[in-house]
Amino acid sequence: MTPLSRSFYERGAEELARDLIGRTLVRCLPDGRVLRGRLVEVEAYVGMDDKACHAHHGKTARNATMFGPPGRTYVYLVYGMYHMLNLVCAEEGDPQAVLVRALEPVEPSLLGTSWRGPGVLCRELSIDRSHDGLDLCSGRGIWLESGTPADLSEIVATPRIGIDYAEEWKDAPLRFCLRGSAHVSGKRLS
DNA sequence: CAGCGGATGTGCT
DNA sequence: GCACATCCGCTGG
Repeated sequence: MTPLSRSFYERGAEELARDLIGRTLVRCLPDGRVLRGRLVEVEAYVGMDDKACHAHHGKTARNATMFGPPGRTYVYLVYGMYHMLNLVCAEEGDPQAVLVRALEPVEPSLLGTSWRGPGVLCRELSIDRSHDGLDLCSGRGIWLESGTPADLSEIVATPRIGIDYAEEWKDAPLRFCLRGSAHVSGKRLS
């Protein structure tokens, strides 16, 4: 399989987020092992106007990759101990990204392992700040493969997690989950 | 199930 | 200096 191309990421975060559900995220570890997960939960951060988006307060050293070209990772540390994996999208200068919140392990050998929750997921896939700005189209380290996109009827939209400070953006339905998946974080959605 | 503390980078003062 | 952060596992009721 080959990585999805740059053009896949050249659109707004909300549209991309919906299209990500069901696709495959690939993590190639330094030791050569390859981990694959099906995206079952993501959140869209839609740019400067979005009060939950890190870019809302402008460009800083931490969020700089959000302002760069699409098709790269944006990885940051939160609460002093968890890394978050985001996929930068839209056009350069328009800081939009999709947070990867949960994956369903694909490899049979990984039966029983859980990649529920953005912090746990990065820990289990050995993703940290050193991966910030990594090119998702290079086929090295982290990339996406086509997989089988979920049918629209299989996607549930809810408010995003952990952004109570975001005022009128707090309740925007920008979190997308695979309906009924046991691998989504939090309680099961019907 | 609500509440809470851990551990620290980040950005503003 | 300091308040806060796209979290999560554990505690007690």
